[in-house]
Amino acid sequence: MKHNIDFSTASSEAIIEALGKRLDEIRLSRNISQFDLAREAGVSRSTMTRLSCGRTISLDSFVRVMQALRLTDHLAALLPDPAVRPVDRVRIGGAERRRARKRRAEPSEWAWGDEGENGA
Amino acid sequence: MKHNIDFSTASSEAIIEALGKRLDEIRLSRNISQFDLAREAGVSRSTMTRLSCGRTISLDSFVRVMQALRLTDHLAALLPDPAVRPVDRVRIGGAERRRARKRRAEPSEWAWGDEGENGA
DNA sequence: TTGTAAAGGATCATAAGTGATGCGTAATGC
DNA sequence: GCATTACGCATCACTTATGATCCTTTACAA
Repeated sequence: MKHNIDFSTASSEAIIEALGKRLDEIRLSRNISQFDLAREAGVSRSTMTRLSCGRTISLDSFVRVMQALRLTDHLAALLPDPAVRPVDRVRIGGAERRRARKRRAEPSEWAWGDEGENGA
Repeated sequence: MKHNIDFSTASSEAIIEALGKRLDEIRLSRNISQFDLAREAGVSRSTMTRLSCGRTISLDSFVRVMQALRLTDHLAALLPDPAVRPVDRVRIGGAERRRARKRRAEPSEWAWGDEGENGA
């Protein structure tokens, strides 16, 4: 309950660091060493350390660690089913969309809020 | 709504594929092209395609896409605070643990089979 | 049906993550 | 205090992801 950053505004680096710390807290609360957790997850201790330290790793390694910590159910909860957001499903025709279609007029049409950013 | 795999037993590859598909569904439900989403996320379209196709990408790229889709709050919900699991916090002395300590005897001690370590 | 562009796939040079190893430090148990 | 060892850090060879660019297919709106 110390490093509770604001995930809504934090940078990807900050988020990854927060995720790493949280995972580390969980690991420690269960008194599992990086070595053992790494072995269970199928990654190296180096990768475990990198995750703990907030450095980015591959999504695959991340998922493996989540699995090793028995947190896969949380991974499932990570992504909401589009169906539960009716407002997003308003399809022009109502059919299942397989491709996005845009009247390449103005990029700001589908309003991402307001940021016209590009590379940060 | 169709590919609802069991995150508890699925392989990391299957999980990543599921995550990719789900993210793609969300993207399409909002009628956003891979190109535009990639641009917003700060990654290349190649990476976006790989994610959609279920191939692994870096955790950093993944988080960026989540941010672009305004799903960071779900990322926060991804990791439970250890404090909410009292059973996991039973520290030998009660202090804050900074390192795991194990009587490197048998790895099966802390039971990953069914984690009945602390007798709940 | 037709025009358009969204998306998949392949390639390639570059960037980045991975695992193994060694080492110094410090947390923790005794 | 003392022994143990978890952990952070650095390096290095290897593997993999990334981004740019190409081409091809096809969803979809007009």
